[in-house]
Formats: sequence, structure tokens, C-alpha cells
Amino acid sequence: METRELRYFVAVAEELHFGRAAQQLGIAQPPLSRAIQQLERRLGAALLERGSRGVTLTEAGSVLLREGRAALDAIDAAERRTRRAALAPTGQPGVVLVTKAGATGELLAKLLDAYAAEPGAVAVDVMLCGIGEQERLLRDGRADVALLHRPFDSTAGLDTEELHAEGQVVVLPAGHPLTGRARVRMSDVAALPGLPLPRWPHADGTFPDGAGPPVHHHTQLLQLIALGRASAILPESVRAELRDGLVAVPVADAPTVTTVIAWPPHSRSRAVAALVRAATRL
Amino acid sequence: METRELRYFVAVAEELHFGRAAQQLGIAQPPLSRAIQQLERRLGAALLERGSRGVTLTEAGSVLLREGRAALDAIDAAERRTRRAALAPTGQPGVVLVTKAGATGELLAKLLDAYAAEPGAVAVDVMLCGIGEQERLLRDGRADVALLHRPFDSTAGLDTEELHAEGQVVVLPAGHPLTGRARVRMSDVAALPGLPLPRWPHADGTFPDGAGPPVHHHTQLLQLIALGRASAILPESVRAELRDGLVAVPVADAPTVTTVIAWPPHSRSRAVAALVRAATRL
DNA sequence: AGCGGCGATACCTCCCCGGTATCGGACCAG
DNA sequence: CTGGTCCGATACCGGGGAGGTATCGCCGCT
Repeated sequence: METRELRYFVAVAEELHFGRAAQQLGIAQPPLSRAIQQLERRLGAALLERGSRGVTLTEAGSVLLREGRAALDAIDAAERRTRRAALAPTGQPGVVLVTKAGATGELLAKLLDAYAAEPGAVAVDVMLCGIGEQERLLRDGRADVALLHRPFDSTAGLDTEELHAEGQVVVLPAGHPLTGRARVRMSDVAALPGLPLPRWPHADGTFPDGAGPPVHHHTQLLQLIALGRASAILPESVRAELRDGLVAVPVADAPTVTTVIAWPPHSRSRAVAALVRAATRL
Repeated sequence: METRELRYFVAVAEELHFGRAAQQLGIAQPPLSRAIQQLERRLGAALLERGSRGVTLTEAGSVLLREGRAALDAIDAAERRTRRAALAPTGQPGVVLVTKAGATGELLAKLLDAYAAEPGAVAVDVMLCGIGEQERLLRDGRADVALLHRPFDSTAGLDTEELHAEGQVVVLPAGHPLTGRARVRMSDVAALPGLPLPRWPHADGTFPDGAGPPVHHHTQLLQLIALGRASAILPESVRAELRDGLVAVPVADAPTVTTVIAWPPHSRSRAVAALVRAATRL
């Protein structure tokens, strides 16, 4: 199977429309139709159901969509990492570390300091991204190592080391009745009238249903809370960045949040290994 | 990057010889040379060092070899799983479960029974393989789920659930002085004269250096022990398959062996999920 | 100097990819 | 049922690229 065919198929499977997929790929529709037919012939499998009401995926087609995306990511990763390795004529090409914008500020600073002090340390590019993007960045080679927070971030398919565990607090606008309490329970928070919990995007970019405002970024969320439009349950360490007008109250029965350092499993890079070692020694 | 180029590069990187690589790929040498040059141009990276004393990998080249193998595995997996999904017009295509020949006999039987009793269970093909092959089989799509033994098998890049933990015993020929002991320590075993521990192959198929006999299979090993040529430290459950002439003595300070069920992280197959659920309920 | 091994180059052929034009079936409006 | 439109499939053509053969250039060995 050639990557060209795979890219074409993924485009069609996502659009469920040959014409639009072809446009998006920058080719005409007929060669796209032919490429998909040829792929189906070679695999001996019907991938798409062409009905008069548009195109639908067969069972085999949805398998290929899932597996094919992973394969294309792996190819992108190979290409990117090779390019980066080539840019550094001497030794390691520098490491890209990715973490959610607005989180892990202190831990990250300590980690970078500790690693920089090691002999043979290379440049670490810090990349900040939105919620749920890290796994993708690691898989397609744009990043080499990430700081994640379980149980929020999925660590499926990644190697991890635990760095830090902490409880959670509920962040509320100052003056809210609950701010007087020493600690609260999940049930207290779930029932808050007029202060819905925000909705984070899933890995595929869609949002769960619900009443709360959709949120991509940390700071965005804190602002909403200050405006009295939402509340949120977040790790204790947000206390460090609470502005005036925001109050944090511990939530007794919220799940513990574990900060982990994660990397793709076949990453045998010396620099990543050293970074992980530095992190576990913090 | 096209898979053809990637396959060509991996062949050359493994052979470190254009002529032999071309022969192995079934093409002539000149097109292979050109393909590699074109790949290097497109990546903007020197991958191979052509010296008069043959070919060597550059830093970027070894990155691409490692990442490229993973990407090719992912493509093979996509192709195999799609083909298998297409063969089953109704529902799921059957699951391939892989485990080491000679191990986990009882646990496996119970798992298959428990899963078969579930509603909606599909056919489970059991595949037996040698030491260290399971991870590869999962990655390139020849298998969907595996029974592994930590810490011997690497579970890097796989999702796992723990099923069973057990201590280890040393297996000795009957009549050996140590067989009178109720239990022994690692240091007792390491010092055994004339009964070296066997060497298992690494993931890449090579053997570590040492005195012991190289071993691929369980039964092979037990036979060597009965002949008085080796001893081995193995999980307790081997007791069930000890023939006459073999004795097992618990090793107090050997690491615990954990049997886990493992699957590739993006495997969203309903059948694999049900199998894992059945396994954790055992 | 002569020779053998090995990768690069030159040059040719043919296939396959992509483009344009057109077809054919499904659905819709009247 | 007829004309229109939407959409994927088919027909056909042209160019680029993949692979083949022959040969070169370089290095090391004797």
C-alpha cells in the first residue's frame, strides 16, 4: 500500500464525498475515484458504499480509516524526526517538549533547570498547545516528549513516568457562598446553580454535550470563572496563577491528578532519556 | 514520503550494501541508488555515508531507520487488519490472540472459556510464537491481543491490564543438592557450577553473551534441564508441566512475574475490548 | 599498471498518475 | 414522464517517473 493511496482514502473517508475530497487533495475527481477503486481491488475489500445518498464507510473502511491515520502519523513522524536529526550536525538535534498552555508552570521550570545542568544537555524547545493535542503531536513527530495529566489526558500508546500527584480544587468567583467552606465534595459542585462545569474537547476535536461553555485553554477558563459564568475543578497547583476575583476550595473526593512525563515508546533518543531521568529525580 | 522509498531505504540501511539490498528487493541497483538519492534530496538530509569501505548510517539515517520501521509496521498493520475486517461480512472479523508457546496454559484456557460464554463472542484464533515476538506481531497487525509476562516482555507502546502475579521457582534436575531446600535465593542459583542459566534472544533476534545455552522455546529449555545441562528461573506455574526428572524450588528474592493482557492502543475493536473485559474478570 | 568491487551516471522504455470530456444513474420539480 | 442537476464512473490522452542495461569513476589490492 502506498502512502498516496492511503492519504486519498483518508480524505474521502473523512469527507464522504469524492468531489470535495479531490478538491482538498488538489487533484481532479476522476483520478481519485480510480485510486480508491484500485486500492479496493488490491486489498480485496469494499471500503466505501456508494449510494445515491452519498458515500458511507463499510466495516473494513472504518478499520482502514483508523489504522491508516495511525500509519500516516507514523510516516509524518519519521519524516519530521529525520529532518530534525539532520539539522544538528553534532550529536542530538534538540528536543521538543510539549505541555498544555497554562499548566505545570513550576514543575516545568524546575525540570528545564535540572536538565540543563546535566552534562551533554541539548536545547529543549518548549511548545505549548491546547487540551488534548499532545498525544497527536507526539505521534506525528512534531514533539518528542510531553507533560500530561492523568486521568484527563490519554496516555495510550505512550511510555510514561509519574512525576507528581496532587488533589483538586474547585475554582469559584470570589464571594460565592461555597468559598467560605474549608472543603467541599463533588456533589456540592455538580449541583451549583448558574455555574456549570466547562466542556473540554475530545481527542477528535468535538465537544461533549452539556450546559457548560466549551473551553480550549486554561486562561480562557479562568476568565470565564471570574466573570461568574462557570466553575471548574482543577489541580491544586492552579492556586499559583489565580488572579484576584478567583478563589479555590479543595474538593475532598475528586480524583487525584498525576502529572506524568510521556514519550513515544520507540524513542531511543539519548536526549529524551536524559530528560526523563532528570524529571524523575526532581 | 512514499512507502516504496521507505522500504528501499530500510533495505539499504539493514544491508549496508546497495547491490545486496537491490537484489533482496527484486530490483536492479541503479534505480535503488537513484531512489535513495531522491529521498535524501527531498528530506534535505544525508542518510548514508558512502565510503570506499562500504556504506554507513549517518545520525539522521539511523533515526529514519528506527522510525521508518515503525511506520512500515503501521502500514502493514493497516493492510492486514483491513483485509481481515473485509472477510467477515457480519460483525467482527475474529480476533488473533498470541502468546508464548508453552506458557500460560491454564490461564489461557480459562480466558477462552470465559470469553466464549459472553454474548456476541467472535472466533478467537490462538497463535503461539517464540520469545520476544509478540510485540512485533501486535504492531504489524498479525495479532490483535497478546498475553505477556512482565518484566520479561516489553510492553512499550501497548495498553495492558494485569491478570495474574506469581513468584518464581528455579527448575533443577532431580537429585541436585539444592532440591532438598525449601527455598533458595538468587545468589544460590547464580553460583551453580555446571548449570548455567540459559540465554533468551533479545527483541532483535540476537543473543546476549554468556555461558548458558541459547534457548527459544520453553520445552526446549525443560529438556536441557532434565539433561543436566542448565537450570532456569521460571514462574511458579511451570510446576504444572514439569516432567519426571525435574524439580522446582521457590526463589525467595526473584522478581514477581506478572501476566498481562496487551493490545495496540488504538485498537477500538469491540471484540478486543470484550476479551480484555473477560480477562480482567477471571 | 592491472584488476575487482561498488556506487553513480547516462540513456531508453513503458507504465501509471493526473487531466479533460463525457457518461449513466438517482433524485427532484413541474 | 421529462428536463435538470448532482455525483461517481468511464474513456481517452499526455507527461513524468520508475525500472532496466550499459558504462563510468573511484578506491583498494596485488
